[in-house]
Amino acid sequence: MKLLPNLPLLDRVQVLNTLRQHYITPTQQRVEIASLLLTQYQHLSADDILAQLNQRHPIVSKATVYNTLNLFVEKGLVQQVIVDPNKIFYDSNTNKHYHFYNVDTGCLSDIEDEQVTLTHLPHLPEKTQAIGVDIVIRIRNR
Amino acid sequence: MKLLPNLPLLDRVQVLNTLRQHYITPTQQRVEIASLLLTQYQHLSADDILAQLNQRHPIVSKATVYNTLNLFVEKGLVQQVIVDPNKIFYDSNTNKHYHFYNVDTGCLSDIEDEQVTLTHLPHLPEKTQAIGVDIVIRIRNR
DNA sequence: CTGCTTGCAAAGGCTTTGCAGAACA
DNA sequence: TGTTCTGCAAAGCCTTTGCAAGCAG
Repeated sequence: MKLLPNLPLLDRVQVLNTLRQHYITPTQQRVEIASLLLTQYQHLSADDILAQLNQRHPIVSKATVYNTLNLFVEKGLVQQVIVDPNKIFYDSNTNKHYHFYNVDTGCLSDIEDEQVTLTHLPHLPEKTQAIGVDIVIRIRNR
Repeated sequence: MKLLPNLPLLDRVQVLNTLRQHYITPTQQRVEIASLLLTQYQHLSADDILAQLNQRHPIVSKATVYNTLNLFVEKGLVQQVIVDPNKIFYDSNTNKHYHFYNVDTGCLSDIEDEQVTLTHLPHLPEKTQAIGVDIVIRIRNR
């Protein structure tokens, strides 16, 4: 296992702190995966992450990518976005926001909270509580 | 292949007409699947449909259920609902509406259009057009 | 008859898991 | 040194596909 020579925008110390804040023991693989995701808000599948990290040298295995992403979700570091039956997207933007999903390109992009006004939410079913509201605007090329 | 002795609420003639209106050649299997879905608004996975139809006698094969559901989606008879990475739900309610998804029970239920007020939609990305807006309120048992 | 449909079994794609070796504290 | 983590390969799950037999018109 070789580390990438240089970390991106978010430096290693920041990534380490972020992981620790979420009670995630930082290992080299976890730092790499977190760095990729946290560099900027993006929507990557497990396979995207695997491909990007191993572009030069093998850095991380498929099993570890999946295990790590599940850990990150569990610890609230990233969110799953379910818009395509074939793959799960992992979203490092944990602010309240929504998504455009381009069915032609498979590209997912953010809609900021302020850009949508949602009023008049319905009553929840008995004995349930809301976890979150997902809004996906499906679009296609014109 | 044996047909079920009695069709549910929506009678066979209505189902046949509905299929024809959607330019779907009615076969015995398609009528069975459509009957199940169109009896009432419901959210079934391919596996649910397979299990329910074959409860007594083998009526339809797995391959045909999948092929038929894809055909129904293509022809606009039902809609896919993607909320769970493990399976696709097929929704026979084609009116404008939204969903509650109970992550504890895996149960999907409808929210009528009037119960949500959505204003102020964001600008679409360049050269794209909207296909639809999906809203899923994720809930859990309290 | 002729083309479309069905069903079986095999294949595919994404994700999870078992387990042995490696890393970490 | 004990625990946790990693990685390989195998297994699992849902869905699709190839192809021969069956059905519809």
